[in-house]
Amino acid sequence: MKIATWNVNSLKVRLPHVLDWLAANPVDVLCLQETKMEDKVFPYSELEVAGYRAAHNGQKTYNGVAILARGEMEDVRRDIAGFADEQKRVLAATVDGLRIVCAYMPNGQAVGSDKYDYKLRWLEALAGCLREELQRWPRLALLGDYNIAPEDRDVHDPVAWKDQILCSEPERAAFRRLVDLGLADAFRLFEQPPKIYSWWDYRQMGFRLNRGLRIDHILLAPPLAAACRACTIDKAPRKLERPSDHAPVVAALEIEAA
DNA sequence: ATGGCTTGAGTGTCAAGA
Repeated sequence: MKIATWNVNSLKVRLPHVLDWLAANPVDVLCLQETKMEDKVFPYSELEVAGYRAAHNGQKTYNGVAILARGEMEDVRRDIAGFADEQKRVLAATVDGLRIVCAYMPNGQAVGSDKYDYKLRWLEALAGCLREELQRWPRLALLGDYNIAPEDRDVHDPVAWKDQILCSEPERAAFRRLVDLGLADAFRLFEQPPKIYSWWDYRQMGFRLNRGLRIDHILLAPPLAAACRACTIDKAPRKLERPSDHAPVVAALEIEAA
């Protein structure tokens, strides 16, 4: 089976891209971030026509996460247990025996800002919540927009980005704490070409010049990491008219969908 | 250059993203 994640930067604008992408890439699970809509206007019926059930944890204007799946979804949970947060950034569901956790991690704005503090607190709370989820569901995958480039090789210009937001050492340490829960970065399980990114700035021809960052990730618990056969980033949708600034990340698992 | 695009809000222009 295949599982994927994509920050769509407004599902209202990007729904045609999502439907086209699913038609060409019929993954079993697709996690979306930045839907930027309330649950009552979520396009359930359009996705159902495409063969996908959906769960959504949305809000107006900002944030919003969804899980699309061909199979049935059970034990749907919203947000981070025990962490008071008005921002809709987390959604989890069990699909085909896999625990899928979809996360839109805070951007942080600038190192040292209030939003940066929120980002670090949020990441700590997520790690605590995941520790418990992993005990109940060992077959867990954490997919989403992490807003963290884990290493310098995930950054087009590591010197310019050094200690900047998305690349600072406390953020990278928070990423490693997620890995230390036993999760593996699916992309790094394999030999990869250099200069592969998942996000490019809209400005200054960022995409054409491949000035990007790899900030969207799929982390896999041990049973899933052992079953992972490939992890790729699909740049094709980034080349379309009015694209999202993020590209989808896909992991192929040697597990039959139930 | 605290900018450069894009989106959503809402109708002039700003917040937020990364």
